[in-house]
Amino acid sequence: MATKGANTPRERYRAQVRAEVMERAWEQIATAGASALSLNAIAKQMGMSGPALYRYFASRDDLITELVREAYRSLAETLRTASAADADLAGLAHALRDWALTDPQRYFLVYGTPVPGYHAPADITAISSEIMTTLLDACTVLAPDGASTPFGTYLEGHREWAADHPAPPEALHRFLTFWTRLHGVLSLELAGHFTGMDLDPALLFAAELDDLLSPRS
Amino acid sequence: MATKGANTPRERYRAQVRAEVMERAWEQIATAGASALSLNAIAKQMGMSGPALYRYFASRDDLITELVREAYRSLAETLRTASAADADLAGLAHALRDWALTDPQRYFLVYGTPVPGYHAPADITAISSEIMTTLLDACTVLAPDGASTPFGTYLEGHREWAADHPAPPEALHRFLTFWTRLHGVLSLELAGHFTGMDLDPALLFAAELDDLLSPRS
DNA sequence: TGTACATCAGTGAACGCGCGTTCACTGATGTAC
DNA sequence: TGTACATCAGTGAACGCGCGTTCACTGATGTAC
Repeated sequence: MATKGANTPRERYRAQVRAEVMERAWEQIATAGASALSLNAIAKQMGMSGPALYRYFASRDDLITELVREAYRSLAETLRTASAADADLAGLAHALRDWALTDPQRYFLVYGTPVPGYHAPADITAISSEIMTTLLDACTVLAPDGASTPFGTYLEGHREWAADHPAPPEALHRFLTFWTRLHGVLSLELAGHFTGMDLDPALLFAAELDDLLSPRS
Repeated sequence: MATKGANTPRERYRAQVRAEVMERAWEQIATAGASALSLNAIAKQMGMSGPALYRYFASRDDLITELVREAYRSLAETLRTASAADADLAGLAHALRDWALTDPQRYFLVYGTPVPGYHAPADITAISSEIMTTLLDACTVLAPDGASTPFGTYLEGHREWAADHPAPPEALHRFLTFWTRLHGVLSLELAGHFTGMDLDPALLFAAELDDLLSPRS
């Protein structure tokens, strides 16, 4: 099979230009949002003519899909790395937060407002699963702490999405609250809904995380 | 002062056309997202020529701002109505959820991915405050339940955003968790991140709400 | 090392499109006397 | 009730724009012998 790394000079050059196109694309997205992304504008910025980019991407949609893929991959790797460095749930939470703050629009490309009708390619949903698995692992490691909740019981019968994961229902429940609560704080923070509120979102995030790590009942 | 209701037939007609434009705009947003909104397309759909709409909206941006305003107003009214009907926090939560499910893209226009550089007019942030106040009221009514958390203590010194509200720090804390947690579940649900997971988001929402209403420690 | 050929990156012109927006105008509706 | 005038909704033509994308072509880079 063809290795991913570039062997011939031409392949290396191709990879390099592709990378620069995507870099410019991220800059553009950060400045004006994903919907404003324009192939021609990127080409101009790189000192090339518009059609040149078609050597590297089949279409504008292809570029965007590639960006989404890269975003997912980046997050998956960030969490995988943290996890490999023995990070617990709290560590993963902070890795997630740091990743989101690095490039808010990249975070929104993954978890933000969806474009109606858009369906991600299969390999992207696979990366999404990997992200969830990493978090699930960390949730499973935590000692089960307390009686099972009604929702936990429900999850016992609805765990198809984690069919190949040995997490007990309590861990599944914890994963879901971990995911949704942190996303809740993060997305409102990144969208600027706390600005002018004289409130440090980092502390709210930390408070939610604390609550998550020492659940009651 | 000019009353908002239309008096003369002409004013009534104007209001009617304006309303229809916005209705079509909502349809378009629901179908293809807010960034795909086009004045000409709306005009065509109404059997009018493009420039005609400039009698009713100063520009495309003006239309969008109006839509955002309408979304905020609608949510504020929904919560106000529920509150006036003696709804408690749980009732408000369900009112919020129902409102969001009615038109996901409308929800995202309020709480979704922001357009970098866009700043809402002052009167919109005022409506946003009203929404928060309604929720804060419901949080204040609930009996304080337990020792103040470290974050609650922090909020005692950082409550500028609720300066004119008599809520104690615990209520402020509860409001923030209420807001962020429910938004977390809702936005992931509306974005389709639970599809194919064999999981009923309504139950997760209910579980989070339960937790919110009977906090520990 | 040199020559002949194939590969491929990039160009410039062109197509068609839909967009937001302006402008001068027509024709209908409302108002004043 | 009727006439004269003002208001204003809507039209059609036009402008300029930038977009995505195609195509035939040039010129540089790499490959085979």
